[in-house]
Amino acid sequence: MSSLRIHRNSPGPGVAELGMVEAPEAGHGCRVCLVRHLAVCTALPADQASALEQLTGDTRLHAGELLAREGDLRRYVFTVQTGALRRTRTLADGRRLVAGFLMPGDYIGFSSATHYRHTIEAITDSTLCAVSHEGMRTLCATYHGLEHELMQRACIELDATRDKLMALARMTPPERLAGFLLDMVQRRQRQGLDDAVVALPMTRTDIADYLGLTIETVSRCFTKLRGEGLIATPDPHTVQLLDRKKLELLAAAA
Amino acid sequence: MSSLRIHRNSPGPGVAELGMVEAPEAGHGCRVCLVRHLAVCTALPADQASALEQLTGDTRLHAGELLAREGDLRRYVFTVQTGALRRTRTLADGRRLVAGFLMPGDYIGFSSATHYRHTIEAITDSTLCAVSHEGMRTLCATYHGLEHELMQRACIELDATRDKLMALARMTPPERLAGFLLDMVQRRQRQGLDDAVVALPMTRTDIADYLGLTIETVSRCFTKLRGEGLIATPDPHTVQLLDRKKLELLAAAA
DNA sequence: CGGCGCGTTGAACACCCTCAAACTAGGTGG
DNA sequence: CCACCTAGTTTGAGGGTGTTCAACGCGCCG
Repeated sequence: MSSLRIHRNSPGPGVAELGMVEAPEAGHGCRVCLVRHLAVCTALPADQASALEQLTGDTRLHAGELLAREGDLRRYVFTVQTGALRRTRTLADGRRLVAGFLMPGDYIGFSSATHYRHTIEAITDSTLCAVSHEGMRTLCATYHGLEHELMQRACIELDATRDKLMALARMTPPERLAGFLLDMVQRRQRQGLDDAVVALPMTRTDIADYLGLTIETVSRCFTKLRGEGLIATPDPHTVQLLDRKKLELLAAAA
Repeated sequence: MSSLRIHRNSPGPGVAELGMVEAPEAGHGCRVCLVRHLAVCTALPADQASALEQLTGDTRLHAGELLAREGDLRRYVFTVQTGALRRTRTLADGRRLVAGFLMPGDYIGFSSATHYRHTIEAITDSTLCAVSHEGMRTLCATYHGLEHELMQRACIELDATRDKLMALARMTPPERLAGFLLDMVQRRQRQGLDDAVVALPMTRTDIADYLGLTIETVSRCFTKLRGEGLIATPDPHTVQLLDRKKLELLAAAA
């Protein structure tokens, strides 16, 4: 099905049936996880890192590779460590939706379905931490703080998704783009990165399918925001936020 | 703030500070709850109904009354017992979104925010079961099955909200309406009601703001579906599904 | 060089929105 | 009983906005 590749550092129970298991990755471990402060694992006591490590495996994807295909059986949940992925769905006639972009610290696994409802593919080379559903159940049963943390995050994601409804239903194209850029910069800040410049790893097509527009309209909106001095685009995948106040006004439709 | 009115059957701890508490309602209790099989409370053991009753209070709203206003402090979670409500957000310039309709069995409380992000108002006379956040924490700490059930429902709602993204971003007006009607009939089935006729308690304006359209476009879509023999509308608030297969094809864009 | 993927820009069109009016149903009061 | 009002829905006509179609520019790579 998917081109899933797993690097494991220690062969733990519950994930032994994984296909394509490769040699362990030197230097890997939850104790040195770069996104631990962002990930759901923060809910676990620090001295339980080794318990966690026994259940986790790394997944590495190159740009363009699939983590999952719509309809695949869901067997693992993931935390994005590095890179960027997109969650997409495509209709029979080709209409496509990008339901979201997945960045370091994001959790992939909030769904009630047994099978994937979206295709998830790497935009850039990415690494993820994988835990089987059984492993997750075990962890939740042992550490109730984890289930609570998951609940908290599911609510955050629900709030964010409801915000997107407003954008798609009632916001104009420039307003949607402004909101998108501010979202992206906020995620950078979460990672402790510079907040004046945004790197957009995705293509204009991805942005269009995310904002419910066409690539032409997205391109024209970039041009418009640039013309108004709100942003600068040294290259198509780099955006500088020149006037954040106005962008926020635009995005909030105040 | 809101015109919240609480009927209590037994003065339990944790909700005593409620304003506008009225006389207890005869015959009320979790044991006779009409939506218990639909509600999150299914996760609690049946013999614990009395423990639950001590924490719950009834809220009754007349059509048009508010359960909460955007920005209000969130102090309770609710389960809809009867009636119908809408969850809305309005921009400064009047653009409105109906983020969802709340029907019997629905849980109101999946949010990470301390304050309401939407206004919630009764479309028809409605009754809800209210539990304070503290009460909910107590219950979750005692019955882990409840937290798990909540998690499950949060995931279901997340899946449904993501589906709505696709509708708003890429579906045509008739497709959105077909999907909406099928959603509504599915909720009726959940309550064990007739599945050939749908009652639409909300106005065309509500539907329009839910589907990201104007009332005129919604009205024209009704006319179109009627003209194609897919539905009949004896009156504006009653819809018969004449050709469910075609409606499903339309809604799925197959 | 030539091909390709991606982004931008221009022109014409189509669709939904805006504006306007008619119609219905329900409620009030003369 | 009818006039009158209001709220909600439907239908029509015209205009605006995003889409569609097309062309061009750019960087990359064989």
